[in-house]
Amino acid sequence: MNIFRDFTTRVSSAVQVILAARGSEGADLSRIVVEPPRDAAHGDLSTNAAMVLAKPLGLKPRDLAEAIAGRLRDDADVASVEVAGPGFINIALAETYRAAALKGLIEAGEAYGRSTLGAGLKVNVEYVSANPTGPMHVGHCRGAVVGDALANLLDWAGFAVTKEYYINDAGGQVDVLARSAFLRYREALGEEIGAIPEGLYPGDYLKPVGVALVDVHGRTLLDMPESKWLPIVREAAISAMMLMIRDDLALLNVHHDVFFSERSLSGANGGKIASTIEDMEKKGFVYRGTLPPPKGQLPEDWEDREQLLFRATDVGDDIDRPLMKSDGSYTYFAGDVAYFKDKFDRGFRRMIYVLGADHGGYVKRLQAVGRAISGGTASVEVLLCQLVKLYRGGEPVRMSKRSGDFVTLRDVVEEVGRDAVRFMMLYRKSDAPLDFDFQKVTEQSKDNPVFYVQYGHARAASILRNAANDMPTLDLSATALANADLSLLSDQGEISLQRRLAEFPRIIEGASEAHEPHRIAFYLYELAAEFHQQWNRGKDLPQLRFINVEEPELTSARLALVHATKLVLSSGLLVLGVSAPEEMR
RNA sequence: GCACCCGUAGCUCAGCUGGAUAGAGCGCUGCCCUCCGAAGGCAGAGGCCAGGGGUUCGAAUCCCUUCGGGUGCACCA
Repeated sequence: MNIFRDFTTRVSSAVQVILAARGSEGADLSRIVVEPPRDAAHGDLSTNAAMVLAKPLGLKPRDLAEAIAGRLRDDADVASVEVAGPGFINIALAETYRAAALKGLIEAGEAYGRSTLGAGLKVNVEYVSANPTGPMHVGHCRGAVVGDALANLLDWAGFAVTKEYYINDAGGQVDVLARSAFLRYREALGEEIGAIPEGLYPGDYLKPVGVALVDVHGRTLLDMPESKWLPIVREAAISAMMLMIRDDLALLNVHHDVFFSERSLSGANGGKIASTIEDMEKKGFVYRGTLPPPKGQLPEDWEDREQLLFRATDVGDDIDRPLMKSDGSYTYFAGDVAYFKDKFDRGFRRMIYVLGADHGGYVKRLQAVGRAISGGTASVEVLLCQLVKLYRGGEPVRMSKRSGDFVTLRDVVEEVGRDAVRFMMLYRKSDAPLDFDFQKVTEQSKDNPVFYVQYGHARAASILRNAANDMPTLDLSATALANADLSLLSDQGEISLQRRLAEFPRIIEGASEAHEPHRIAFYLYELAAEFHQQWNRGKDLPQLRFINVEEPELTSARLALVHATKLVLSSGLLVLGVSAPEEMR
């Protein structure tokens, strides 16, 4: 149940009746919004209907507002309606309606907040897609968590989501990986390899790959020319790296549905890349030519090169993009194009890419690809995640690219825990840079939002446990609580908690439409704050406590509220991929 | 030189796709509690929403522009 949606419908039909009476149908009702009023004193709901419709109808906003308000007053679920300010219509809900909404929430249970907004439309969310050349480092965390939470969010909003990882297993970097692994192979055979040469991957994580190669191939690779051993070693190294990466992702509770290999796009007769380029050629998007040099400072080694180009400027990009290098081989970008075509052929019409901020230059060309291949029937949306700066007790953590001197994803998760990493990565807009302090995120205090929200859930669980203990005759099942006399909830704090709970479906829809999972994190924080606040009021005013042994009916109603709060906290945390503990340790 | 992102309280940040008197947490100030149901509670001060122009009933939010910060910019991946 979504009370905002419900009342958008009611307001719209009230408006339609008025319009029909005036003989002016056909006005645009889509801009009507029903939302929580800024100030709680204004009631439960507020709508701008009169203000957005007054002008096209040639009416004064307040006059129209009065007319709409008049009709809404006839609604049995409405306690009072007032027109305020420039033409806002403020609605206070009837006690019975509010009680019914809470009852509906409890009955919906874990489904509360789920929406049919997406109508089962297939959405592809691609995220992480780190090169398979080593373990994941901390820089990958944010994209992984944001992508994963966004995918969950879209799922809640009713889309059919596929979580996808693009394995860059085709470029020069995997050859470098193979050579690095080969060195470790020789090392495993007892050879003294000395310092790792410049340009190869130095990390120890390749040692087990070397050992495994010895197990399978013995010394036989040594006798082969590089052209023979390289594909063998490369294959082994890539699969070892991908296993490692999957383990790292699992530590963060990130699981993809599809791992898509870049290499699978080439293959016999050029494979998917060739056929995709052919397809684009038919549509007139491909030509041979040279690119103009970049404006500003000219690269020293600039030379004109004729190559196969994608006419991206026809579909919104700033410059045409190369599909083939001057030596006739395909560019990395050509793979991207074919990969998009593959997604399109698999029936996706919405592609979302979660990328690091350093890929900002990639957005326009991806969207150009989308337009060219789908003819405008598919959308490409890119979510850029800004960088994460690491701190320890306020001091920046220094990292360099040199061997072993970077913080891995595993380091971070093992030190502060999966929940803290996930929540903190989501407790910020993704287009804002993020400071991550190892010490602060493990603090158990109100200052730490992860703890604060999880504690809210644990506290709710604790209250229900205590109730079962103190009042053993009370039925605490969801069914029983849903059927309690919820109109007994009349305290201001209880009412505002109910209002907050009622917002959840709306927050899910808004966050998923905007691709902003952080809104869930902030919402949960506010919900937890409101809940803790109500709990605290019971300290000074014992009659406000959730458990009141003398008054079983009131207690049942309040426990229904606690149950509902616990439910929503748990669902919200589930979307974020953060656990909802029954007790804090 | 061009493109994209950002600029909101002393600090770190929200601001629900254009709504009412711009919010929260730290920090600061002042009370309360530290025996109740577990990691404190309540209140207060603090703002030219970077500057300027525009769009309209209405702008932190949309458009233009200036300034300041970040990122990226031919065949690498």
